[in-house]
Amino acid sequence: MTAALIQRLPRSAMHPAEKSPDPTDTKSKILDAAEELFMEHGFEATSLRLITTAAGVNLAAVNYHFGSKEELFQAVLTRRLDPMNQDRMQLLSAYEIAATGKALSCEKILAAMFIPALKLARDHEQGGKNFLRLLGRAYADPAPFIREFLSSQYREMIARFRAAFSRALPTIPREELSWRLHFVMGALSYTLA
Amino acid sequence: MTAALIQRLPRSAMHPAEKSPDPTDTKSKILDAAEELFMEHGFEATSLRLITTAAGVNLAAVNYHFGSKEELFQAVLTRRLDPMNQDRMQLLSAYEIAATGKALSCEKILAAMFIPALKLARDHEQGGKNFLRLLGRAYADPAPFIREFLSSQYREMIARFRAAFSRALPTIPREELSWRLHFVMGALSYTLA
DNA sequence: GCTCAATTCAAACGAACGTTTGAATTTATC
DNA sequence: GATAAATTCAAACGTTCGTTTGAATTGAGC
Repeated sequence: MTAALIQRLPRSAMHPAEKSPDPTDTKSKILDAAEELFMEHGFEATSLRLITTAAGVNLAAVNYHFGSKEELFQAVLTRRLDPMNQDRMQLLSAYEIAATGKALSCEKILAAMFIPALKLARDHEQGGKNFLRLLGRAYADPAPFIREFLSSQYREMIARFRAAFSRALPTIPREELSWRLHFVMGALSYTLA
Repeated sequence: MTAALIQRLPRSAMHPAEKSPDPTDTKSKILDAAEELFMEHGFEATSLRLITTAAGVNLAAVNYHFGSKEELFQAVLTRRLDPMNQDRMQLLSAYEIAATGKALSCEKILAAMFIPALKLARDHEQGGKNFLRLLGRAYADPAPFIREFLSSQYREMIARFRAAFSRALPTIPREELSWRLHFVMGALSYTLA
């Protein structure tokens, strides 16, 4: 574990700014194959040998480019989840600016949550739906590292939307708001998946 | 696989009629521990060594009493699912007899589906809720043997309820009925879990 | 008390897993 | 074209898994 962090890693992992979404390089081939296989069989039942064979790359490429199987899974989720959540927050900001100080309606807030998810479901021909199914599975997965990763990925966006809802519905206590928010998130994922 | 079927098995496995729900014997101790651990970590991530250690029995006891890990998982599901589905069909029959030839209302049919599930959720102090969470997880599990087993377990009950719905709502096409039925089953499991 | 089947046990099996290694190969920089 | 870093590769590592084995233990029937 500690040795893995000191060990050699690809250059791309050293720079926070990703450079190449080239769909033909090893990293993208692994991500594509892993996304499909994780969705089909789940995290535990999908071996790295299955992924690397499907991707047409060497077995060691996963640990070289991603560090571990868990980090590969997180990278699969991040690749699409991060842009989607950024879109959500950007859309929410646009609505708030357009409202010029007035409180946002619940419909607008919900629209800012749903539209980027629906866009993801329709944009990519195959990838989008597959990813949403994978996300739905990940929500129900009992593995602790998956739950912790998802909650950390959503934390900032959840906070932004909770604040927006708090302004839109000042009468509802905060605890119940975050409860309802998580419920909406879960229902959305489950329905799309 | 073939050798496992020829090999020695406990006497209880030879007789279709189960005899002893003694909660202190090895078989029950394994089922209890497996139910809790499968719910907590899922099927793939739960090892037989973890189960047998928690149950306080020898590792080989699982293969002796159940044959394999998959069959143990099916036994865990069957133990509670089978009585629940029998209750459902029995309740439906009671309603149909009480209706004396008239078509059953949708509310009655749905009640025959929900009441046994709610009873299971409340009867056992700890076991019931744990089992329903496990069942909800099993519904979402991608493992093919789990999906096939569940669909075979539900087949008879689903057929009975589809027929009842078909009499209650003659205008709706059959295909859509079974579709809605599966949806209701999934939503019920997901909500209770 | 003997017998034989049922059950439990410690130990090992082969397979598959995630990961690591060190050399070979490719790629970029001069 | 030489040098050095980045990447790929075949092979192996150690661990854990589900399963099997054969002997030891238990328990019921005579």
